[in-house]
Amino acid sequence: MFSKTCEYAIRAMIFISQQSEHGMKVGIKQIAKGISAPEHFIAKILQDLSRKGLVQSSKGPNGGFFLEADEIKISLADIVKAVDGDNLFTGCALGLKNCSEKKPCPLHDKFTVIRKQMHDMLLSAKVAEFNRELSQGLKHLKR
Amino acid sequence: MFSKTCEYAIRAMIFISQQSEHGMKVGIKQIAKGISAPEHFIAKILQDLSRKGLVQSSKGPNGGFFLEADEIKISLADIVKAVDGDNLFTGCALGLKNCSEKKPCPLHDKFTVIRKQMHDMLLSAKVAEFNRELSQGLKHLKR
DNA sequence: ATAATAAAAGACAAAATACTCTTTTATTAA
DNA sequence: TTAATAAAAGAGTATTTTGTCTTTTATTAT
Repeated sequence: MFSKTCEYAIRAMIFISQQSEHGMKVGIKQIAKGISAPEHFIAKILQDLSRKGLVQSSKGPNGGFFLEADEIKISLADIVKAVDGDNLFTGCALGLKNCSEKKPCPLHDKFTVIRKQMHDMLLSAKVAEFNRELSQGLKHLKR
Repeated sequence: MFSKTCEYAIRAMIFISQQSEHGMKVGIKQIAKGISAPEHFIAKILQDLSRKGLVQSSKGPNGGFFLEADEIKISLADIVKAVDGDNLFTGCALGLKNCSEKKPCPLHDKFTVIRKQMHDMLLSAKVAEFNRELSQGLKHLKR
């Protein structure tokens, strides 16, 4: 479904959102532990997301990753698009380049429906909406 | 979503179903051309599906791949499971091994819904149901 | 200024996926 | 029984994805 990179990216963004809820910054080591991800790998991923403006970072002591006020509205769909591109939301299920309404693959119509539901679900899911449930231990990001 | 291997597998099975509708067998070359897939690669994939009993084959002149009567009821979900395993239908969206109803990831509930819709769709889609539309040029398997 | 901290960057390695090429085996028809 | 046909099998290559390690750069506090 999602690439490993994308899975880590989503988990990291949700984790940062929760940890930085009150202006705190989070270091890579904390993030890596907090979401059970390889430290250097998640570092790469976050550097990429940072360049793309989905997350902020600052170097030096007391540095780390954090979200700006308006970034809590970032959706999981935004993250997926930034990391895996939008093939999941627009591509053909059977991998046909020229698949379209006019020249559809056998699965085209049925898949378009499912795909839209998935897209809508990910668009409506915002990184910050899980903060409380995570704090209360009702949802998990490890293992 | 699906691996390339799986995309080819689904397209090949649908193609074989259509071509072998009236007891004809199809060679690998025909299949490869018919679905725009690398010949030797699709051969491997079909050998695997053949071992798993999803398609029949016979060697020698007039040989090729074909479906037995009851195999036209094979669903796309069967093919996906045979090729990619059932991670798509049962695994966690965020890649968490221990994600479950009791220890859910943030996306668990929302994703379970989508995943079931996709599973149901693929379970209800049978390889043979596209035969007519393909013959009429209303659906396509190339490019 | 200096030492400590923490992200950024770059090179590298391992594993998985995707794909190719060659040889072997089975079947059929002449 | 021989030649042609077509899948099966196996070895090998290429690319992408995933992950590691080391060095550099920026920031902060002392």
